[in-house]
Amino acid sequence: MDDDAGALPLKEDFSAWYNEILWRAEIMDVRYPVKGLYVWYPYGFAIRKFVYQRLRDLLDRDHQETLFPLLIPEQEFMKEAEHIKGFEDEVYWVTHGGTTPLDVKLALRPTSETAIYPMYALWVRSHADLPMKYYQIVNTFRYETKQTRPLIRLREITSFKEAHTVHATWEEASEQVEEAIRLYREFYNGLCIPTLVSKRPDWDKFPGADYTIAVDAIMPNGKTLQIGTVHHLADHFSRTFNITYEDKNGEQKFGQQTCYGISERSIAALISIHGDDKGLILPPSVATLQVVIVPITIGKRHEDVMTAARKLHTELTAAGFRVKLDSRDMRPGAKYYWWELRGVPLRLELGPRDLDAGKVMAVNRIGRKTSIDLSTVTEDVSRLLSEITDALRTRAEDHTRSHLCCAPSLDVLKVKLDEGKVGVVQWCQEKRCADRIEEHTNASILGTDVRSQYVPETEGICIGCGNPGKPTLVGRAY
RNA sequence: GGGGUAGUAGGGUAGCCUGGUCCAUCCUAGAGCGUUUGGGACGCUUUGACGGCGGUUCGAAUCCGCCCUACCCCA
Repeated sequence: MDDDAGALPLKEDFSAWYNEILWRAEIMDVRYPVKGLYVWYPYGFAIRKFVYQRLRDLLDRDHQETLFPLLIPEQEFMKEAEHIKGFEDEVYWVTHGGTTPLDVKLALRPTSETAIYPMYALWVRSHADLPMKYYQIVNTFRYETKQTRPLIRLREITSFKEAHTVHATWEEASEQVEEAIRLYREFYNGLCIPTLVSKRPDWDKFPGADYTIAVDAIMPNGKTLQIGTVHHLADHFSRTFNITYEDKNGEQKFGQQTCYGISERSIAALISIHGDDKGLILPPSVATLQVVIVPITIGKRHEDVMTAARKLHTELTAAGFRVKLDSRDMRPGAKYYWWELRGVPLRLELGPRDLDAGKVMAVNRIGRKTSIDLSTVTEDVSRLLSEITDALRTRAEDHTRSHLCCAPSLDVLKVKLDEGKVGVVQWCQEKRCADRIEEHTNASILGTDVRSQYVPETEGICIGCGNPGKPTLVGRAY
């Protein structure tokens, strides 16, 4: 090897790999001169667009998209006591209009409850208005004090998808929580990202919620990343913001609410979980380009090959694939590396030899080569792309399964966590034991009521105190 | 929350302690020309920088102050 200069850091050095791939694959430029704010490159933005379109498609089944303002007046923001406590250290305030101090400070939304609910109070009139299910995709601002990290811990979350629903009863809201979880699972399944769903402990729930269900993914280094949350708000906010409806008997009642959201952490997980030492690997469903055609042009056959490549491009585009014909004046090998870094799932190599045989060489991003007939190329490409999807899903599931470890004691748990695993333990749900577990292992209780095909629903005794416990996830979280 | 290290061209570095020719070097960077082309081609020409603001000085990448940003480690 005299030339490995183009290589990425190995993925096992995850932090370095992650930082490097973001700019090498042109996802984000981290050089914007404000802490915690980053710039999307067009290529990364296109990935974001496809990912969010999938989420929109899912939500649009029975939600409606809307848009609320970025600025929230101080008195609205300050209405819900618990909510304030949870966010007050992280809020950016607009205090001036030009040089004039504002009479009423305006908060840049760290989340939108207090922007949305005053309007819900106006909109919700009768039981016939319920359930109300709206969502918006917006940027939010949080003055993070911990170390910021692109796509993972940001001061401007550029794409927070948040849904806010109102229901007549607590039970209906509760059912909506379950519906949201199903929806998120379907979303992440489409991205081939395995998820762990659990109920956050009380001290870690959303400020102002009855309870919080969270969706976590296991990153390559074994740390967990929260990639979605669903909150049952009960009537905490509706009492504060006076969201009432008239029921069938003519009585005024408070609405029961839920809210749930996903941020660009979904894209951090997508990149991290599927990528390898060569670069990104994008599942076909969200790949900016699903197929790249690399013509192998030599001497006199140049025009023949280019003509055939253009025809192939037209044919595949007409069939609905996102295809690019790479006709740049570069050596074919350089193009291979280029597109591998950018995660294009399928490459078609077309040269004179293939052309004579009526074939084209298909190479998938995981390294499998097959020669396919030009006459059946549309069906074959479709088949190969779904093979890639299946392979990515299986691989990611294997990773998740192999990183979950049952731990019967605190010491075993610590060892497993240090090995980069996520622990499944029994816990009695007392704060005192949680503190012991967290202190002993330098990790966090992620949650109970684990809904995962990877975690058995066993009964056992708490590893902190020996009393009856419930299966609980413990991990080192981002 | 606490601590540490760093910022020089597209990327990577040297120079800084001890201020001094308009300032070096490497590359997969950019621009241009030519020869090439089944896994990162080669040759030649060329462009371009001292994180920001202020101070000291005849003179600052270098010394002083403040700020910004990044990365790493430990609660």
